[in-house]
Amino acid sequence: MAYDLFSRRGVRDVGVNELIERSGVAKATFYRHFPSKDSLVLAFLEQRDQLWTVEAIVSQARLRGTTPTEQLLAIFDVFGDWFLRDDFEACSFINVLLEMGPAHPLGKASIDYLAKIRGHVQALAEEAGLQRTEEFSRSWHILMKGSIVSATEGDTGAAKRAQQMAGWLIEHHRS
Amino acid sequence: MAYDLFSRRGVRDVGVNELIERSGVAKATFYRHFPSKDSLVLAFLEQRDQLWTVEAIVSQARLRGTTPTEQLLAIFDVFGDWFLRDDFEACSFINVLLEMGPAHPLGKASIDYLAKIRGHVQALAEEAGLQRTEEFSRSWHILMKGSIVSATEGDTGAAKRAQQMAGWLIEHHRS
DNA sequence: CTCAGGGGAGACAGACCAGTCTTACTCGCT
DNA sequence: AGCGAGTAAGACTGGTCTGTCTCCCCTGAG
Repeated sequence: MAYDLFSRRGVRDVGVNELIERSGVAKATFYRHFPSKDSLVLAFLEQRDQLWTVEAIVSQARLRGTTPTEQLLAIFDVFGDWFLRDDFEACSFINVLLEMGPAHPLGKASIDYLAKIRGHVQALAEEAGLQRTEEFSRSWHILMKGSIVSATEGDTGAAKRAQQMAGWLIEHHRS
Repeated sequence: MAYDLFSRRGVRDVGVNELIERSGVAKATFYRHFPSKDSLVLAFLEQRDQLWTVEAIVSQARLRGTTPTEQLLAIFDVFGDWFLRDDFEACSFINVLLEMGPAHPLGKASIDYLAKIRGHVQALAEEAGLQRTEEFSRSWHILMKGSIVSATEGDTGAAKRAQQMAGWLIEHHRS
């Protein structure tokens, strides 16, 4: 409910009035569960981490590949399918970070969740036996975020392009 | 005036009241020059294209390199210096695109200006004699945008990492 | 000097926002 | 039956926003 509204239209564009009206809950009830709108957004980001990062991206990528290297590259196969969806909504963590700024509590939380994404990538890189996995995951993340922005611009082939560069990056971190 | 406020704090966060107060102009005068706030934002984006894309990035990169290939890679040297500035404000085109969405007129305008950036990259790629420059510029742009988001997260080394992948990309488009 | 027009200052309209509070009702427990 | 907790509905507060309108002054042309 709130998850769909926030992920599709952005946390700043959806107000508390609309949320409670659509969910059929009273305003006082909402504020009994969440002390402020920001705390609901924090809960949304947490849910986003679970539903999107973990279940939609990482788990899917692990299913699509057999070796860790294949699983890493499969991230961009999942991205390719995701970019083609008509309800493609970009990355909520990037959106919130750029909307609120890195100094805002919600921006800081988004930075933390983005770091968690890098953690998943780094774990796969370790499994693949790559070198300097911290550096690797940061470079890899550049490709992920860049391709997402490109997809928002309308470039549906961004995933393939990022995947190609990702292949070179893996090669470079093998030795 | 409006340029600094919009680029540092985002077009949504700066209201018309604040703009006219800071510039000392009357509200009626402002609305005689611009029929709406959005039209002022459009003028800001146009100015951003000139001051940032052309003068701060492309011209600087051309100055720093002697060959077209060096000039391409110098883009990320310029980025590296830019990321370290304390008034680093990310890319207004990406910000507006993600804030307003690709369907909004301001989002569409941002997409156009981002395409202009790819045009500059493609021109340099042509001068460098690279192959398939359209594809090249799209991949290159992924690195630019991804590194900007990473810098917003606080990764000041994002430019170096993007530059390394950019080198592989040039190599791949030589033949 | 006269007068028209532009601009500064700011009130105002109408719509939103987050968050508080009141009222009325329902349900479960004793 | 009676009572208390929880909730829906929504009024309300105080603030924000974009955009319009009024008032008044100042300046420059004839």
